[in-house]
Amino acid sequence: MKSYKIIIADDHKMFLDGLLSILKGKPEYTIILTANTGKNIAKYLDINNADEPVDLVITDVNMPDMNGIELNKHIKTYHKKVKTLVVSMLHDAQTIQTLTQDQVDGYVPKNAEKEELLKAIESILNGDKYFSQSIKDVYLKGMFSNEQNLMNSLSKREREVLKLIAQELTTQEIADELFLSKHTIESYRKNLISKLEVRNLAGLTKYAIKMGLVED
Amino acid sequence: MKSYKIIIADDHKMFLDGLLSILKGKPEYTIILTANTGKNIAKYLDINNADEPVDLVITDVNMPDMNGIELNKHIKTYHKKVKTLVVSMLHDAQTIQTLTQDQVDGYVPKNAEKEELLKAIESILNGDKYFSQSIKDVYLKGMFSNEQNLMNSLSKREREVLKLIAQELTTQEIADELFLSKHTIESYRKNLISKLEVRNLAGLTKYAIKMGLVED
DNA sequence: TTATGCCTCACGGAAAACGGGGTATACCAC
DNA sequence: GTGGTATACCCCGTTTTCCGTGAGGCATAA
Repeated sequence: MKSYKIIIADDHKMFLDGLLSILKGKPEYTIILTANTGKNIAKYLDINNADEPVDLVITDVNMPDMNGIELNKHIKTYHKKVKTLVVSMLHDAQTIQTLTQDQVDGYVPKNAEKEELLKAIESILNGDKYFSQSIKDVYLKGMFSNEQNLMNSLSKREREVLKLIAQELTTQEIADELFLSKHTIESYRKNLISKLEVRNLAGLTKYAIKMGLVED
Repeated sequence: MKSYKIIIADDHKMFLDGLLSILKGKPEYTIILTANTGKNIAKYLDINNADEPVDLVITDVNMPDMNGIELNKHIKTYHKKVKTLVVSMLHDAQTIQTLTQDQVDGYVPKNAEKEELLKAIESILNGDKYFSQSIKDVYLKGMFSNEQNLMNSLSKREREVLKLIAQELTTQEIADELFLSKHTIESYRKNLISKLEVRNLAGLTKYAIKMGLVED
């Protein structure tokens, strides 16, 4: 009888225990490796996957060293036949979008029932994709949200200026930084305020933070 | 043989499974209830705790309806003999401080080894407190951080003005809102920029967000 | 080829922010 | 009762933001 080879990456030990206890009772699945960072998984695959192909990697998003997003990208670049399932508590549209663009095979939130997790694993090993309803909801909501649309309507230069504004630089300093005229930066600021429908610098700053252009 | 009565609250099903599988092998612990929100736990205790006292409640912080902070407060107010242990991935100093002020008995991060979790449970049931080293680190770092000190150095009025500034109101609008002179608000803004060691509105806005004075 | 969008720069004027003072009352603690 | 702090207010001068408008170059897509 064939048993699928599965690898799990999660830096939450207790969660790992939970996953293991769920999959322990299933002889059709063999956990061949667990790790608390993507780096070890990537290394393992680079060395061993050619000889002993892995069927599925289950991974968290937030991990030290190499997170789930990078791990997924690595796998889909260098080990295309290995399926990936993300299990995470994070639900921001940006992350989900990045993962789907990188050909992730599934995404299940950590608060899902174990039945759903098993269903996801089964589907993916069957060659299908599996995304929980809540993930699809977040994704769609994110894609059609004002913020995202507005963000996409900004040019690269505008984003750059916005970032520097939120970093507390004055117009003159931004101009120096980008080797542009002060007037140019003023134009960008104006356009940003107009495009993003905010009232002033405070609004721009909040927006930049929301979009993750600056920390805090 | 006495078996301690334990209740667990966590809205992450898989994590719950992990915890259960860890505690299943221990006959000295009996899980009498699990829930995905604090509300149910609080209700249960209000009704049954007098007849059948519970020894320990293990709870996550982030939960719908009633979170771990509120649950802990409820328990420590109305069921003082029930011990509480928080197990969460959240590590912000503010949360930890609130919990300790509310007499929580322990705090362990979710990425802890299960040995540490068992040690924490044992210590707490023994009447001791248990906080993981990483939690203590965050707490201390938070208490001695510039941000927290600066925040505490602000008066109520200053916080109020800061909040309105971050909400994109102009000086004049804030003055109208608080029935104060425009000059007064200008003074407050000046003092805030000086006290918080930022350069301009953008800095104030970022600070207000970091301190949770405004959403986003 | 026109059109569209982006990037760049500019002028002018009103409004607001910024920086550095100062005054005054009240309350609380030492 | 002196010092510290929170509160509230004021003046002045400079800088920056905010807002409208316009315009040239440049790439690319219709």
